[in-house]
Amino acid sequence: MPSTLGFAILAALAKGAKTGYELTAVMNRPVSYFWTARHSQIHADLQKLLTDGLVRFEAEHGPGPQGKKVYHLTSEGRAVLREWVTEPPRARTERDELVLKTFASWLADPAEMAELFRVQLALHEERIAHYEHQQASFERTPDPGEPAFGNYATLWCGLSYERHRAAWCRWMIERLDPAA
Amino acid sequence: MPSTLGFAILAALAKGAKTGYELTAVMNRPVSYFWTARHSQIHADLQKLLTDGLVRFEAEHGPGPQGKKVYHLTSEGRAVLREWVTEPPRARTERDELVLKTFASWLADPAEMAELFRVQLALHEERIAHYEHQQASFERTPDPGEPAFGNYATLWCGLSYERHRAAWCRWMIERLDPAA
DNA sequence: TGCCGCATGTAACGTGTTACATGATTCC
DNA sequence: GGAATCATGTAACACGTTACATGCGGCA
Repeated sequence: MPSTLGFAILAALAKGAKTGYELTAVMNRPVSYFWTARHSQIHADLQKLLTDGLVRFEAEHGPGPQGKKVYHLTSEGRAVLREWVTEPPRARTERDELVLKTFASWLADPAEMAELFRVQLALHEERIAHYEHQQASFERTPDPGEPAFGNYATLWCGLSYERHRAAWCRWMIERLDPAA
Repeated sequence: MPSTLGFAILAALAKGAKTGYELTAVMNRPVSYFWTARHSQIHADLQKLLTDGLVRFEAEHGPGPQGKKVYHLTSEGRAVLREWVTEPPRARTERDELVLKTFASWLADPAEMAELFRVQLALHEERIAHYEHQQASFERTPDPGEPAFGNYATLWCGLSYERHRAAWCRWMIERLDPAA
């Protein structure tokens, strides 16, 4: 069984063959793609997927000492991915540093704390604008079965998340620093 | 500098002295406390905090081969914690298995996928009820500076998060299985 | 010629989970 | 006497990040 990152790689390859470098580029921006990884880990995982027969590659002449490897799913890889998709996800362990800081915020100066949340709020508002722009670029809502459905659905989730987060920041600022 | 778990331990101890066992109990339930850890890690981290002089313990006669150690913050530990609280959090890497599955959901049977989201929705609704019950047990909104403020503020965040999540699940179900 | 982007990999380290290991106290 | 709970710790492994290491191709 691949690791979760392994499935993330399979999911990315399901949309088209890619090099490890291109996979890295996809996984570096968390925008509407909720898993990240560095190239070192991706290369390591690709080798595991390779020995498990879930991906294969075509070697192409390219830059670097090792050339270029364009990876694609095998039929077994596609089957394993399809099966994984509908299995219930493992309960995720929440680990959120800002919430942890909030838990201990009664020790701090409220005005200083409010400043922290103002910075966070600005970040969320930026992302909301970015996501809304992306959403507008869809002419219509894709149907399940279309590859774009995954993009649209994760974007919806991301937007909703950012709005929830922004609302929380506003509430915190209001509570911490009602004067401003 | 302590690890983030180290700060989580300091934050918990700021509200009162505890044994490693009691800390484990607190960190096992993610309810309104967004950091989790197992006892093995907590004991390891406590020893680091100890050598850094951020916590101290009183040995008490108790169960087990080693007896019982009641840990409490030192004044330095309290100072380090207070300073950390208002520092900007590191950007968190999103890792969400359900969103990843959603990204690849175009490969799966929509009805099966909808079932997955129905199960998730039920979990979120359960937590919402739980959190609302907890929220109602506050007679009034605590002010910043009161220790309970941290509890209330993280609870607010948790509730908001669960509602966002539930809304997303409903949207997904509607899209995947409009007939039902 | 020199820099940037493409492209692959290894090694050391930090963090987190699971399993192993021990044993006193309390309640039935 | 036995089981559950309290209580602490170690070891092996998995996962993730950062830093190290190499070198081709294209462009200025």
